[in-house]
Amino acid sequence: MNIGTAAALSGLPVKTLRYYEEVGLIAPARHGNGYRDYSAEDLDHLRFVARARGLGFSLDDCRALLGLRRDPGRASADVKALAQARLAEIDARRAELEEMRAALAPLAEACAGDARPDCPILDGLGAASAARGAG
Amino acid sequence: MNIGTAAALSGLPVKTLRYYEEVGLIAPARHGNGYRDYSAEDLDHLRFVARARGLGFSLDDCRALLGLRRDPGRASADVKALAQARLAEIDARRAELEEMRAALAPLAEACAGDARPDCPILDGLGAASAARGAG
DNA sequence: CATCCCCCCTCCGGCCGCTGGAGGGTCAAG
DNA sequence: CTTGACCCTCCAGCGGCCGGAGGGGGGATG
Repeated sequence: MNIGTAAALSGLPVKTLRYYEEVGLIAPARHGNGYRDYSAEDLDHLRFVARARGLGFSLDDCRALLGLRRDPGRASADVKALAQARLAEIDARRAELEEMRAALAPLAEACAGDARPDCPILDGLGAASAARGAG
Repeated sequence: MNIGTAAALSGLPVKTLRYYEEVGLIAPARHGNGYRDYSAEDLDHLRFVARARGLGFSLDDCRALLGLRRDPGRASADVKALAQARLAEIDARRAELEEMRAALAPLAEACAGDARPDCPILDGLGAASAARGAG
């Protein structure tokens, strides 16, 4: 099938499919006219990658996952290691976001949000330790 | 003060300070020899930006925040709007990560993680709807 | 046969926020 | 006068695409 069809069926943009080929992730055959010819297996790979990307795996991870999937002699431990590394990233990022939220939300709440210039948000950003010092 | 001092005092890398100048965020004066000369006010701006970046604000947001901070006639509503937009981003990203976690964690848990090839993670990525279909 | 239009191709540049490195100038100390 | 730390500019690259220029392929229509 042509790239447009593969894109539609995988839910990925055409540009992304070309990019995946460029970086050696999923390389379809070619028709005589130079058009990419995605096989059912290629489409399966695309969907696999689309889902892995949806879980936040990097393209490098996706490459590794595709390789493991292809390899009947794989150890599930290798797959699990990738998944756990990804989970660790997710948790690290979640913690970062929690910290941001914890710092920003009270400032936003304290801000009147009217026409006056007084603003706890700007104050908070201007001197992070001032709140403690003023206590 | 020279860029190295400003970097040390702001906690930002030297390269970042040069970058901030390049994109018109914080432009220090220059000594006769071409060296950047950061004033106390520049340093204050740097620290402000460093904190805003720490909360995940984009450089564009930082530019806007600096502008508001500089402007005595500002409305706190404008600052609050930026903060709330940022909070919305944080929450959106948090939700995404939660979804990823919710999808990935059970797969990882179900995976034996041994030398055998059987792997629920690969299965899950290979056919997201299979679990429902098999129920 | 020519025209239309959609799809496909390659290649280049840009996005964000830096980071690394090449290649060179400046300055204080020994 | 040399050393070494610091500073300068400019260019390239990271990840993961996206937009667009400029051109070819292919089927329907006149």
